[in-house]
Amino acid sequence: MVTINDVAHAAGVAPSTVSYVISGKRSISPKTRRLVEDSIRKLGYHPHAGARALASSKTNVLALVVPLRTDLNVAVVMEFVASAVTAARAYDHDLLLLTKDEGPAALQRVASSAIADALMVMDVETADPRVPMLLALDLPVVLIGVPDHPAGLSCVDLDFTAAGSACVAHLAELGHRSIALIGPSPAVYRRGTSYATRFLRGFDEATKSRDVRAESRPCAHSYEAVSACLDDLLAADPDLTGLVVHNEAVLPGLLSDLRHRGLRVPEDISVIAVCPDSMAEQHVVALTNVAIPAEEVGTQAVDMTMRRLAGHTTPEVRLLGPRLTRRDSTASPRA
Amino acid sequence: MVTINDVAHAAGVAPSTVSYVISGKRSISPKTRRLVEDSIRKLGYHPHAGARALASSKTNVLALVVPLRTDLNVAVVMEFVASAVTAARAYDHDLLLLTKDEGPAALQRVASSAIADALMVMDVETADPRVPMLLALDLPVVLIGVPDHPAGLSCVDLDFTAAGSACVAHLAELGHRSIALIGPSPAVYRRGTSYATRFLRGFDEATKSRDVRAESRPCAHSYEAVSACLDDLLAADPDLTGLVVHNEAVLPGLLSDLRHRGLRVPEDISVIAVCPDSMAEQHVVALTNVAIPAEEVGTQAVDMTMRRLAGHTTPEVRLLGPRLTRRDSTASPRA
DNA sequence: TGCCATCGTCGATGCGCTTCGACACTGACC
DNA sequence: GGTCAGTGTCGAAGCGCATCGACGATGGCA
Repeated sequence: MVTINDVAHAAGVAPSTVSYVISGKRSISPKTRRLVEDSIRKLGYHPHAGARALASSKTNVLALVVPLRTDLNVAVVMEFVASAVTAARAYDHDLLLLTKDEGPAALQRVASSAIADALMVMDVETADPRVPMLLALDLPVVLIGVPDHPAGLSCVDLDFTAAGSACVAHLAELGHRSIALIGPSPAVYRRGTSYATRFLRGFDEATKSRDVRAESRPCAHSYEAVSACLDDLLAADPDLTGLVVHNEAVLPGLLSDLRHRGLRVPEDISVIAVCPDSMAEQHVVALTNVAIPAEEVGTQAVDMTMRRLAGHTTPEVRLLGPRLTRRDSTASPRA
Repeated sequence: MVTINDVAHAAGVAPSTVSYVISGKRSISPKTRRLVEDSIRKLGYHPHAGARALASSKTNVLALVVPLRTDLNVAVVMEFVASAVTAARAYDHDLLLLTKDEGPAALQRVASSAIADALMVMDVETADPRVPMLLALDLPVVLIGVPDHPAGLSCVDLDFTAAGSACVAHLAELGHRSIALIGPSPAVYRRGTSYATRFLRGFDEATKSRDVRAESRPCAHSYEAVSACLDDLLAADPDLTGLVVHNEAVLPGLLSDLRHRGLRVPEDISVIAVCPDSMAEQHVVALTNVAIPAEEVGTQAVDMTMRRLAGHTTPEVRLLGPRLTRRDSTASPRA
C-alpha cells in the first residue's frame, strides 16, 4: 500500500505538505506542488479512506435509503439511484445503499458509526416515523418526498399536487366532464406514501374547482386488478371519457384491457399517465404524460445534500414543477 | 460521539477488553461480557467505521458495480441489487454502489483507497477489458456473468446457455419446427454482453441439434423496433410458430403487436420468455418462461464474496440451472 | 503447600491521515 | 541594516480502534 509518507519521501517533502497539496487548505509553492503531484501520479497514491475519515471526520460517502418493494416503480427508483450516484461522484463522494427494510435502526447505525456524511431518504410517508429520529441525528438529511411535517429536514420531489391538478386541467380543457384516477396499489396509500396522497389531493382539488365528475381508485398491478378496477369505474360512470393513471406498472395491462373492451384510445377514452417520458413513448399509442423527473430529482437531492455539507444549514423544500407533454392518448371527447 | 473508551470506562474495564468482547477473538468471562454489553447498549455505542478500517484493514463494505443503461432490464438489476444489499447486511456488511460508467479507474480507486473489501461486478462482457485489472487488484472479486476467460475470478450467473437450449427444447417438444429468437438490443450484442451471447449459443446449438428452423434477431425496445423485427421474422418464414423472447422490455409491445396482426397466443404462435416470474404472470396471457433468478444470483454473489473474504481463495464459477415454468403462452402448433 | 498451565484482562503500539502551532525564509519598508 | 508581515514548509499530536505481548489470578495436581 502506498501511503502519504511514501509520497512525501519521493517528493522530498513532509507528509503534511502532501496533505496540503491534496486538500488545498494552505498555499503551496508551484514548485512543491508539481513535485508532489508528480510523485502522487507516479506512485498511484490514493489516500486511505478510513484513515482520512478518522482524522477528518469526513467519509466522502452519502447514504441512500431506497425502498425495495416491487409495488413501487422500479424503473423510476433505478433512474433516481443512477443519477444520484453520478451526481455524488461529481462531488467526489460515493454512494452507500441502505434498504428501508432495515428500519430506523440502520439510520442510527450509519450515523453513529460515521459510515456516511449525510443521508438521503426515499419513499417518504406523510407521517413518516423516521422523521423525528432523522432530526435527532445531526447529520444532513434530504428527503425525497415531502412528509406532512418536514420540521427541519430538506425535501425535494416532483410537485405531485400540481401534477394531479395539471392532469385534470389538461383533460378538462379538452372538454372532459367525467374522469377517473387510477392510482398506485392500495398498500401504497395504506402506508401513506407521500407522493400518492399529494397527487390525489391535487386531483381532488382540481376536479372540484373545475366541476368535473371524478372517481379515484387504487389499483394493484396484476392484470386482474386492473380489469376489476376498470369494471368498477365504468359501472360507477358509464360516461367516463378520461383516465388519469398514476401507476406506471399497470399501463400495459390497462391499455390492452381497454382495447379488449373495444374502447379506443383516444377516440373513446383519453388516457394521461404519470410516468417517465421514455415509458410514455414506448406504448403503441404514445401517451400524453406528466413526466416523473427521477434524474432531476436525484441530482437535486445530491446538490442539496452537498450544500448542507458545505455549511448551508437552512433546510429547503424544493418542489419541481410538473411538465406535461401532449402525445396521442388524449383528445376531446366526442359529442 | 461514544468511543470504545467511554464504554470501557462505564464498564470498568480496559478498552481492549471491550474490543475483544465485540470481536470475540479472545475468551471473556461471562461477568465481564455482560458488563460490557450492557454498557454498549446503554451508551448506544457503535464502533467508528473509519477507525476500525484503519486498525484492522477491513471496511465491512462490499462494492457493487452496476450498469446504469436503460437497454438492460432495470427490474432485474434492481432485484439483484436488492438481494445483494440484504445478503450483505446479513453478513454485517454494507453495499457501496459504483457505476460502470466510471470505468476501470473507479475500481482502482476503490481498491487502493481501501473503500471496500471486495468487488462485485455486473454486466460482464465476453472479453471484458476490466478482467485483467481486476485480477491485479488483489481484492476478492466476483463477477455476475461469465467472460470468456475468467482467469482467476469467481463468477455466478444463470446458465444462459442452458436456458437458451431449454427454451428451444420446450418448443420443439411441443412440436414446433420453425421458431425465432428475439434478443436484446443490438447494442447489447455489440458490447459482447456475456448473457446475450451465451443465450444465443444455447439457442443455436439446440435448434441445430433438434433440426428446428430458426432465426434470431436483436431488438431495441421501441414499439417500432419490435414491429419491424416481427415483420422481418415473418417475412423470413411465414410458417413461424414459436417465439423465444430474451428481452423483457419488448414483451408488452410484442404481445400487443401480435394481437394487432391477428396472431393469437398461443393458438397461432407460442411465446416463451426469459424474464422474472413476476413479470411472466403479469401479462394478459400468463407467459411460459425461463426465470431470471436475480434474487438468487444476488445472494449467491454475496455468499461467494464472503467466502473469499473468509479465506477460501479458490475461485468458483457457479451457473444456476434454468427453471422453466409452463404457463398459457405456449402450446402445440396447429397441424 | 508449592508449582505450573490456563484463562482473562490490561497497556502500549501503530494503522494513515489531518491539522495546528511553530518556524525559517523572503521581500518590502523605514 | 534592521524590522515586520507574509508565505511556505515542517513536526508532532491525536483521531478511535485492533492487536500483541505481558501479566496477575485461578485452579489442578503432586
